[in-house]
Amino acid sequence: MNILNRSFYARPTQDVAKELIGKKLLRLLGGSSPHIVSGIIVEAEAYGSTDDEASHAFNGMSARNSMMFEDVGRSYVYLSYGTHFCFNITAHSANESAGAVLIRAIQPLEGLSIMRRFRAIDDPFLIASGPGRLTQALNIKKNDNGVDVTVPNSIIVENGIVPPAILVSSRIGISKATNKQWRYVFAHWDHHADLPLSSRYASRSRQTYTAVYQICGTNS
DNA sequence: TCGATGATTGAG
DNA sequence: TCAATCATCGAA
Repeated sequence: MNILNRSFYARPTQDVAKELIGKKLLRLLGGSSPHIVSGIIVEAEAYGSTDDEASHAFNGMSARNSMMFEDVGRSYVYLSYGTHFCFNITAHSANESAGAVLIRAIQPLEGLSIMRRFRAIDDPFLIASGPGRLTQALNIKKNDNGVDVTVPNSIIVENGIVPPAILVSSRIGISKATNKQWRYVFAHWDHHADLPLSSRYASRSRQTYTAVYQICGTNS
């Protein structure tokens, strides 16, 4: 197997969020004959410790956010707006007390028909292009909180592909700490226009991109 | 206890 | 543009 090990998550949360772009998120459903549902992570956001006003960890540990203070490499699932679950993976460096990466979107890879059933929609671009859509497509609920994603489990993260480029912007749907540029989006490189194109499987947003990491695009 | 508040989505 | 919807959390 090529599951990402715990040390991958034991680094600054922003670094982990950025490097999760292109990795493969797997969901194992069922018991005796489990179905595999998976996708490439195309959008993620970093949420920091007690110094990040937008983070659930800002006011210290509570019943809801306790996973953010536990070992890194575990799932942190919570209910948002009373209707949608959001899926995070805990990650922070040794000198931080908490942190997590919100997985906002994946490009469907395996088990598309299963995801379509959970989502009750056909359009692949709408299957998991948003944190609430993603958890619905993967059937991740509150009881999936605390899963260790670094060992064979119902949720794991494996090596995937190297993104041609990664776009950076401020985080979506927050009112505090909007200056932090901690949202990362998988991007292709348009060689004709010499521009990065954000993945169509990422959530549609009007955030302006403030930086581009070009991984292996060719300059002319 | 009680009221305010979202790391959102889908319909109109 | 806007309502739906409810667990969580801090204040009372």
